[in-house]
Amino acid sequence: MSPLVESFVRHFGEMGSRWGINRTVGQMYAYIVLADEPVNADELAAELRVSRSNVSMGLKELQSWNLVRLKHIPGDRKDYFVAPEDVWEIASTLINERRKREIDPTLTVMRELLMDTPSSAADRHAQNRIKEMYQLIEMLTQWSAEMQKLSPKQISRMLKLGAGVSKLLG
Amino acid sequence: MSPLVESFVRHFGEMGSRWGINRTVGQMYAYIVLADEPVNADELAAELRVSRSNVSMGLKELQSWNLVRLKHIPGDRKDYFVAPEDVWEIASTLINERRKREIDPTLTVMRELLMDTPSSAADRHAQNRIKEMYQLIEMLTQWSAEMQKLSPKQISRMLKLGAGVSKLLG
DNA sequence: TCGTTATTTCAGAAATTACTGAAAATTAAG
DNA sequence: CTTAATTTTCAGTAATTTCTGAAATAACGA
Repeated sequence: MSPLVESFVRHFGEMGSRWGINRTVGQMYAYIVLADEPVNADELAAELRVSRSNVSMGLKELQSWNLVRLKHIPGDRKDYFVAPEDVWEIASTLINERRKREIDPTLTVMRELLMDTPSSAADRHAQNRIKEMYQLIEMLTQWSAEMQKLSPKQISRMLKLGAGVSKLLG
Repeated sequence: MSPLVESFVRHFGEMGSRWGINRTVGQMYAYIVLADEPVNADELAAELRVSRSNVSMGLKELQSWNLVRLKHIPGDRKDYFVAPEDVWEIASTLINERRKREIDPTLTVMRELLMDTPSSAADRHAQNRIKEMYQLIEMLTQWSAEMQKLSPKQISRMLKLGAGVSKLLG
């Protein structure tokens, strides 16, 4: 692993551990993303100096997140993995998976709590706050879903426009 | 704690632990956000059944994230805490703090790696990937910064418009 | 089929993170 | 200044998460 790749991999390991992802899985993904050809499990174990079994578990996790795709190489029995070419696709996958695992269940819980009959003034206040949060999260979620229907090019254009749109709307 | 509040607090404890935040701190914040009056440390310790010292550390963390504000109550020596009234402000704070702690350092590392002279074809490929990610992250960051300058009302309007803006731009 | 190569599983060990109780420090009132 | 109330610190412990090696399973070709 070149120093350049190693720095990046190290950094993403640290960052990963601040999110739900563990250090090794973060490093594995960073390595796969930067690689210019498909990567196999033995290579990951050797380069990152972790056990083969750890790599196996990490790859399973990355696959469950749809962040890597299995790619077979003719004449080679090993499994090889690649990350999507398009960084927008990676971002999009991350957003979708986090929504599925975190946002959706949260919205469900909130929706249920909003159905309950409040049993005190404090409960009524709590429900109000939950409602505000619910509406905020739902709005952001719907916006992001709509954006994802656009092409990366279109999304770029919109984002670059930024708050400028506000003026455009008068 | 009413069943309603307890469900919410429980859920946010679980969710918090999927992000960098630990379960107890997540629960503490959920409790403070829903409370209809300022909350003190003893109340948190009692309601969440954790030690007073744990609460103290958790509150320090929430303060370092700017997610709670200290509020004194006349005639009471205890420290009381509140969360911002406006949920947009909470979201905004979360975004800003995460940017400071995670995005900015990441962009710095990437910028440095892009300055390096690649020492192989693989390195050149890696640099390209890093560049793509850099540009994507920067674009999203700038967009979010611009949006935050608008009022919550304006942001709402824009988000509700969603991809509709795309047509508007032709 | 058998033998070889590759991957997965999983119980226990190692590492990390969270939590507690006791003591120290801080704060404010008298 | 003294005392009492409150908060913080921190060393040790508990709980959780991550990682490993060994064994099991699967995949394939001869």
